[in-house]
Formats: sequence, C-alpha cells, structure tokens
Amino acid sequence: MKNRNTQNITMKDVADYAGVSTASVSRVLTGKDSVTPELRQRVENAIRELGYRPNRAARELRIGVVLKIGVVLSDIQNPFFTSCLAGAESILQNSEYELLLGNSNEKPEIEKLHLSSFVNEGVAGIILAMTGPNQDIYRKIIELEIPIVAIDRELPFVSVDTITIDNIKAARMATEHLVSLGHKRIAFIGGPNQISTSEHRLQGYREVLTAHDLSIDPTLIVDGKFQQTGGRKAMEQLLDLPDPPTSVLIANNLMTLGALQVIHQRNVIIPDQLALIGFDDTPWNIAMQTPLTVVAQPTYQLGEYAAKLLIERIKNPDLPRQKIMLEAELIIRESCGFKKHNPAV
Amino acid sequence: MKNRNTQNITMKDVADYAGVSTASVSRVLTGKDSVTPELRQRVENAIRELGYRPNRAARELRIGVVLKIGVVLSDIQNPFFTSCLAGAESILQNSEYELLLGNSNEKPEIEKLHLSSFVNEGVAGIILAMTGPNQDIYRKIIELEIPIVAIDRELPFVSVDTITIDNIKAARMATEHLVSLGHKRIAFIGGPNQISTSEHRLQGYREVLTAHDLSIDPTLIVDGKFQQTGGRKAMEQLLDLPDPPTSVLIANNLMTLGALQVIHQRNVIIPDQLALIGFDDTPWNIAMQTPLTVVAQPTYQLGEYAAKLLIERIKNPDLPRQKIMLEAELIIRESCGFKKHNPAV
DNA sequence: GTGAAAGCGCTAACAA
DNA sequence: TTGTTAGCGCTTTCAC
Repeated sequence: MKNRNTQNITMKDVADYAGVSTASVSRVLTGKDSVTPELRQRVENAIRELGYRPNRAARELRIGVVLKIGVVLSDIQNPFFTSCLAGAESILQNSEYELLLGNSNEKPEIEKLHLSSFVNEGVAGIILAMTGPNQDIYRKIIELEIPIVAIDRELPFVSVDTITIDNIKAARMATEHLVSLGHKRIAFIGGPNQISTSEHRLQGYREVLTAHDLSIDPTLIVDGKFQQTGGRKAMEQLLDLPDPPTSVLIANNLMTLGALQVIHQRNVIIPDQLALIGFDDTPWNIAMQTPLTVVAQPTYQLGEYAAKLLIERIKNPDLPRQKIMLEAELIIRESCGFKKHNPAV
Repeated sequence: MKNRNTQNITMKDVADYAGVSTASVSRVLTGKDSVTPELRQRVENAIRELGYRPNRAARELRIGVVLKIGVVLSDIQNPFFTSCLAGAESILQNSEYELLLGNSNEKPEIEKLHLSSFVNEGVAGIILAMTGPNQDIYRKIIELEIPIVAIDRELPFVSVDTITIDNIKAARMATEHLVSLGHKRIAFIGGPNQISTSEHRLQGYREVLTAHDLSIDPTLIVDGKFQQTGGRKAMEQLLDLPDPPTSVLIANNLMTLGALQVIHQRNVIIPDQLALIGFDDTPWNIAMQTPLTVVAQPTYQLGEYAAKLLIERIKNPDLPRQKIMLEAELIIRESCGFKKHNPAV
C-alpha cells in the first residue's frame, strides 16, 4: 500500500508505525549503534511501507555538518574543466556529499562570490580551479579550516592540497618531440604568467631548448591568455614575423582553436609549413583535416582524484598536505608530420 | 575587531551582542517584518562585528523548504549542455537557490538515481535534460508536485514545463538552404527516435524535401545515435552508397565531428564534393579548414530560461504549464559552398 | 539493546 | 515594533 504524500512522513511516524522509539529508527538508519535484527527488520519495513525519506536539513542541523562539496570552476564551458567536473561528479555521486556548482567564468570577482557563499554556507569542502588571485578569501578558507583542493592551477601564496598535471614534463615531452623532428624555430603560445600551469609549461619548453643548445627567441614566445581570441592574435603575430617559426607548441585547447583559425585563413599547410602540438585530447582533434598531435591530460582522473582527496581530508584533517602530479601523455597524430592514413583504409 | 572562529556564531550571539531578541535579528535578516532603523542598525553592526553567517540547514528545517535546485544533464561533456548549464547557473547564482549537479552520462539508470536522490532530498525544483525514459520517476515527481522543467528534450508521456529549440523549424531552415543551393540528394544523420529532438529535426528535413517535390530516400537517413562514433559510422555508410549524397545535414555537434573524421580520411572535399550543415555553434566550427555552416541554438539562453521558469513555477505552482520554443539561427559559413576569405585579409 | 528527552539554529505565532 | 516561546526533524547522551 503506497503512501500518497510522502512529503511529510517523519521519523516519528516511522517509529510509531514500527512501535519503537525515534532513537531506534535513527540507530537503524545511521547504523552506528547496534540493534537487534528483529527491531531492524520492523523499522525497515515501516520505512518502506510509509515511503519515509530522511530530512537532510534536520540531520545536518543536528550533527552540525554540511554534507555538501562546492566546486568552483574557472570555465564551465571548457572541455578541460567539464571533464574534471565529470570525474569529480562520478566520485561524489557515490558519497554522502552533494555537488554544489559554481562557475567563475574566468572572472576573479565571481570566483570570490562563489567561494564566499560556500564558506558562509559552511560546506564540508571545496574543489577549486582558480581563476583570479583572491588571496584574502583563500586565506580565510584556510583559517576556517575548510578543506580545499586546488585542481589544475596551484593557489598562489597559500599552501593547500593540490592536484595538477606535471606541466613541466608535459611541455618537455612536446618540445622534445618537435626538436627530434628537426625543428629549430619552435614557438610557444602560452597563458597568463600568474597562473602556475602556464609558467610550468613555458619552463618545460625553455628547458628542452636550452638542453639542445637551441637559442630562446623571445619573439617566439607569446601570450594567448588561454583564450581562443588570444590564440588567434598570437598566431597572427607569429606568422607576421620576418622569420616565422617552423613549429609551435600551444598551451591549451581554446588557443589552439584560435591559432588554427588563422592558419587556415592564411592557407598555411600543417604540418608541411608549420608543425603544431596542442594541449588536451578534445573530441575535435581527430576531426580536423590534419588530426592534431597533442599533450593529453588525464582530466577525468584529475577530477576523480580531487574528489577522493577532498573526502579523505574531510575525514582526516590532520593528513599531511599533498601535492599530487598526474602524468600527461603525448598523442602523436599528424600535425607534426606523421604520415596520413591511406585513404583507402 | 575580527572574530576568529566564525564557525559557531549563532543568531543568539548576535541578539545578545546587539541587546535584542533573536526574533528581531531574524526580522532584520528576512526583511519581511518591519523594524526600526535604529534596531536594524544595531543588528547589522553586530552581524558584521561577529562575522555571523546564518545556518542554512536550520533555516530550511524551520521553513520546511529546501533551497536547492537539482540539474540533471544527459552529458556534462557535451558543449551543448555545458552551455545550457552555464546559462542556468548564471541565473541561479543570483537567486536564493543552490545548484546541485548530476550527470547521467547518457545512462538512464544513472539519471534515475540522480532524480530519486533529488526527490528524496526534497529539492525545490529540477531541471532535466532527459536521457532515458524513466516514466515511473517522472510520474512520481509530478505526483509529488516537485516543479520540473525539461530542457532540450521533451519528456515522453508526461506533461511538464518544457523549453526547447524549435527543432522542426531549425531543420527546415537548414534543409531549405541546401535545397536553395541546388542539392537534390540531401542526407540526414539523426539521433535515436525516442528523443523528441531527433524526431523533430527529421520531421523538418522531410517537410522541406516534400515541399520541394524531392523524393525522400530512406538510405539517405541514418541514425548516428547523437554520438561521435555514431556519426562516423553513419558517414561511412553514406559514402559507401552507390549513389552518395551531395550534401548532408547532421543533427548534433558530436556526430558532426565523427562525420568530419571520415570525410577527411577519405579525402572528400567540403563543400565541393559534399556540402555539410551541422548543429550547434561550437568553438571549433570556425577553426576547421572549411569553417562549418551550422544551425546555432541559443543554448545559453535555453539554460537561463529554464532556471527562470523554474523559479517562477516554484513561487507560483498554479501557473499554466508552459512549452517555450526558442528560435535557432542558421549561420552560413563555408561548408556549403560560400566563398572562402581572401587569404590576404 | 532500547527509550525518554534535550537541543542543534532558526522562524513565526502570539503577547505585550 | 519588539520579545517570548514553541517546534521544525533529527541525533545523541543518559537512564534503564
């Protein structure tokens, strides 16, 4: 016999129906204290029959803990972050925590707004892909001892659990590949220098050039601001150089798209006239006329790890702080000169 | 003088500090009842000085309302949905509701899990991009009178607020464009027929062909399952036809990517050998060697409208049910034969 | 092992 | 206008 308005069934109702106290119902539900199998059975029946659904607010109020995790992303429309988000969501889905989402849209003020509201709410933890340096609020979070894990980008001036890609190594691999192909004029389109990700990628690039006694030409290093338009402008600038590069490493997926746009407009042939390596293994890479060689980042796992680590940290605040680095992988396709598939295949 | 552990400041503390009752503090906070400016001032000071942050759980428990909105998306990694999500988030950001995210990942069972948990939680409302037909739970939601708005895809067999694109018209526009360019063999790569979106797009396509006395060739209509692999297979199938089409309309962005993959592998020239129209104005469309002509859907607004409508409905449950259709727009670029930019520009 | 009862922080009747 | 107070649904002592 199904109940109609399951809305207002409380623990009291269940207790009455089962002929026990609310304390016993609670015990069955939380499973912490022991109860006789017989009582458990009766309670479970009552719960089913009445269609009882526990009230989360009451529970949170009573135990003094907010069972929510706030995720603040710098750009919810970038496949990199949505993949992270999907990873984190998959973990949270099977936890007792809910996923509260905030999109800062690359605007530091909005990031601040979201973080403040999460802090005010008293969320159990925060996953943050930083946008702008909001030192004050980062500090506040740490001071209040709200567990936080930074993904992809390290937080400046504060020390928190961090999960990133080994960006130095990633850039090294890519640059190394270009060098091994004989390139001497290798350009680099990077992001804002305050962001650890871009700094590290640039560093990896420089290291390899230096290691191979290749000169580092500052005109070949340009900031694309991690955005599509920026990538476009950067590539224009490079192509306008009196002595343009023979290859380019582009530090994120959106900039790569922007760069590709001008490459096609100017009928530059990839890889013959320009070899190209991008970042992120996005769905469109293989759909390009010349499939893109890229540094693939384990984005989904990045999100998974972040969620797992956060949950661990919530449970055990005294855990030593962790900096986890995930390895990227170079996926070689055709944009650096690899042979194109036989059309007949 | 800043307070350290702002964690445990309650309304009682504020009341004491300001020398008023908790009721007065509550009045100042909710702003419903009137209070003298002088009292308000004192309370606001106290709140600031003590760093008071209201306890959401207590509030929700007391008022018997859950200030959360659950968003269940069928694919959190598809730019179409993330754009919707961004739109919804932008509205919710300025509301009293939090955004709870669930990703069904195109799996009906997971969609069901998320919906159940949102229902059990008693969320104030739900935004759903349907994946699988979970009739039972849709019915339950309606029965429990939890406001729900369906986006992009209509829910089968139940009647709820719905916000979609005018898919019939969108497909008509695209097909019309192809016909006007002189195409007679126009192929269509669509999605699963249980989903309203694919049905309507197919319908629009057929209507135009019929209107122009063009025969509808069933071998030219193939199901790409709305996925990249599906798009690939579909395009292979079309290209393998003894009399392949001269143009193709592809009903979503992922399938377009898949199709492009085989088009490039087989060195088919766009638009000379095959004209192509896709759906969704994604960031990569303009980065293709031949920029893609597409039906651009107002995805961000779709999300915005959904959130707005949902909030409206929560406030006023007796509102008549609404089916809102947003207009799509044909963005003509080069994949149908438009002249490519002068490289010098 | 089980029940009675207190109380988490807040809002809304009701009084004053 | 303001204060007093009950109680939202739950968990957790504290008795038994």
